[in-house]
Amino acid sequence: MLPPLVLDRNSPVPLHFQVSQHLEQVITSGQIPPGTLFTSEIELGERLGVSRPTMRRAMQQLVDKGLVVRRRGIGTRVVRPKVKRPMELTSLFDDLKSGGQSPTTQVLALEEIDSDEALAAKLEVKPGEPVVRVVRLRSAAGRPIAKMTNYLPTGLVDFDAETLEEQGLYALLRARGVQMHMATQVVGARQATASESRLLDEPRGSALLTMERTTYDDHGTVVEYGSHVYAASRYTFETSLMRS
Amino acid sequence: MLPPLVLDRNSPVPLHFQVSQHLEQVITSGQIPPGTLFTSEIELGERLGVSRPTMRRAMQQLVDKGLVVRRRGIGTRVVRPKVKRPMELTSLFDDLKSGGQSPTTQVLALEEIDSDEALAAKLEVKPGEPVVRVVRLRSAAGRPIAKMTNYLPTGLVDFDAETLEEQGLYALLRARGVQMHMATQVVGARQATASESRLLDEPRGSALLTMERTTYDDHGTVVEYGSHVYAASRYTFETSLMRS
DNA sequence: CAGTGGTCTAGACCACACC
DNA sequence: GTGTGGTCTAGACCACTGT
Repeated sequence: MLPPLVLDRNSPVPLHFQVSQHLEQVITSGQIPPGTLFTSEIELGERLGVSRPTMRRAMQQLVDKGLVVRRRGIGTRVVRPKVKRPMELTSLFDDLKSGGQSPTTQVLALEEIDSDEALAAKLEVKPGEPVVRVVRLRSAAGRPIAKMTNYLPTGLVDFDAETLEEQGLYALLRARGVQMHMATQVVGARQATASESRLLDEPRGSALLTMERTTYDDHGTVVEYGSHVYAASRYTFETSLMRS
Repeated sequence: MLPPLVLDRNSPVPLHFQVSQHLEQVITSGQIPPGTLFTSEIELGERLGVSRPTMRRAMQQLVDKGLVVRRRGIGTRVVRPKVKRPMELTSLFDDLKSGGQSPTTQVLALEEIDSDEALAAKLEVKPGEPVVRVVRLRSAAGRPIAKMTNYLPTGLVDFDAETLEEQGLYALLRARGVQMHMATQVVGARQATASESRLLDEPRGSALLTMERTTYDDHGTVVEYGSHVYAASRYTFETSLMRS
């Protein structure tokens, strides 16, 4: 029923993760169709050569990803995939890229400025402290789709506009070892101003999606604050929510 | 350092949950300020009289809620609370209510209709099958804030308009034993139509936030499909995202 | 070095669903 | 009953951090 799996017990990758990765691949590749009842975790653990707690941990990760449901007395069942992935801790650049589109970026500004009171509060730095301001125009399929304004602590920025046009801000931060861990977002809407209409190639007064996001690393330090506007006629946010 | 906790080992509530609930209460009440280093999980477990795996499980739940961060070799540290709650599996009614506002609801329609092809696909029923359509106007602080259109399988609806104006759709479903487990949402924006402007007491052409949501129970069955519009000048969605 | 959290194991008892 | 997942325990080894 299940393709064999060879575990590498000397790998730094935890066993439970190796197991769940394997099962996830098996499920998403369609080798086990939705509705199928899994072999019990006990037998599965024996077959793979891991203990029951380890097996359970792997299973729990599949539950968290919405790939299976478990019911006491019944078993573990593969569900039809319903989860939409986006609006995670990824950037618009990543979203478009993995969506098959070809995003391009134009850096409109990349400069150091002195933070005013409001901005300093957002970034949790001292008022007046210099921060970096980045303004970018993101396009997909040849049309502008979003104007993105980001503010970052000066220490995190050591790239130039050219690099930024190729890689996406989040990818660059990650490559520099920044571990983004959490973000809070506020999504709203408003009408486009005249300049926004021109920039995004939209009719005057058309609706824009707005998003403000503050991103933190795993110490709780602010990594970035962004204020973005999207052409609502061509972009939406998709999310999945799971009960706790 | 920690207030004492008496565990009820005969309670159906799992020990790990009793522990994590207690610790969460201690943290959110401010008895342990942000930045504090916790006692080690071993000593904490001994003190509370639970095994280390149980203690770890309780701790992990605090991590999942973004209340603490754990670092190997260092310890467990309380972080400043950053998580915003809403946009979970709750309804606008619940959101407003817990936000201290006093929401009111006006039921504009509550009727059984025959589903067309598109709607049947959304609800995963046979085309032509009757479904229930609910249209409501939600107000807060005396002003309209959202027009909400929902479609549900006929079997789930046994309430009347009056009940619906008092309780909120999600609360009613929950009270009837429906276990909502997952939802997928698409958030967008567009300009208000003439009738929407009138209904929501907004200027013509103003921006609306739109949200389409499909909710599933834990079997993966569709519970509800909703298409809502919000007056963007008075409502936003707030979310927290955590790196898996 | 000592202390922390991260991983893994072996075994036990329980609640629940189905036969 | 039998088999499932849910909970809990006791103990072990490891990787990492600070001194």
